[in-house]
Amino acid sequence: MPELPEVEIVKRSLIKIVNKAKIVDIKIKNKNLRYKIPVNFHEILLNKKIIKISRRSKYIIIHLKKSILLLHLGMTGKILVVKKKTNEMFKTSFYYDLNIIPKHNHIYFFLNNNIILIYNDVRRFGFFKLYKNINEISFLNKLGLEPLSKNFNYVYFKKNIRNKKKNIKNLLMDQSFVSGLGNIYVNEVLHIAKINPLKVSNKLKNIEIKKIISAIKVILRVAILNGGSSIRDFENTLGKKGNFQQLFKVYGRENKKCSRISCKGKIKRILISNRSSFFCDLCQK
DNA sequence: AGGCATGTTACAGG
DNA sequence: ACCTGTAACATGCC
Repeated sequence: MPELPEVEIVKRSLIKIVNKAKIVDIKIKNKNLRYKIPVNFHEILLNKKIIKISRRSKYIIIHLKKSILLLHLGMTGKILVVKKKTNEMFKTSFYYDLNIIPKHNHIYFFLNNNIILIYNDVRRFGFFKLYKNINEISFLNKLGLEPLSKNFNYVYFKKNIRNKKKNIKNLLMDQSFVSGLGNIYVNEVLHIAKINPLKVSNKLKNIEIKKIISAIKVILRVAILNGGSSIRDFENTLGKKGNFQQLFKVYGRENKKCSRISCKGKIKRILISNRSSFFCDLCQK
């Protein structure tokens, strides 16, 4: 379930594990990901050192000497990390989804530090793409602001919703407005901010805008912190479930009582642009 | 059996 | 131009 926090966690894990390592071998089991793995994949990547790993929105940018490897995890992409000596395996992504099926291991990267990175993706919506340099990745510039950046603030929000008649849920899902939020976190954000997902964006009161921005920053930070700590647990105790899902206050809780203390409302599920939207019928007006 | 699922993209139509 | 809905991608779960 990779939205911004999960991708950030994967990125941080990768930095710890593989930064400065060199790719010494690659095995491709299945090149048919969302985009076909290019024929020059080996040629470009073999014997290249990983210099830096960064993130923009839900994209992981792996900087190599003279090239860039861009990774998107799609819906079900995972990076598995295997320590060659011990055969000990742990994931860098989502600890509550422990069903790793080897037949979905599509690409193996062998590094010169006895680590093997495995790209596993059940639905194959994720992808790798190669670029010569970061400026070549033009679509990254078309993405909206990072939600955790200082620029993503009241002034930006207010300025950009002036003529926006689309509902607030779709606005927050719009990656050209703010990039990195997905369906789950948008649901959670609107619940924290007590805003109905169908509320028209330019009808939002100033105080509501401030609540939304604050909710976005808080929940993303909490999710990153929580995921980060759970990853450490995971390395030691494969099979132990974390508590990340418990953080979800509305997502997937149709017909349950609103989790807000002192609210007697009930969680409703509706479709907005064909995506499941959960909200409390009492406190999210 | 059919509906649903975290993401992105293209296209059709209002 | 903006916005919404639909479908596509591939697989698994209930």
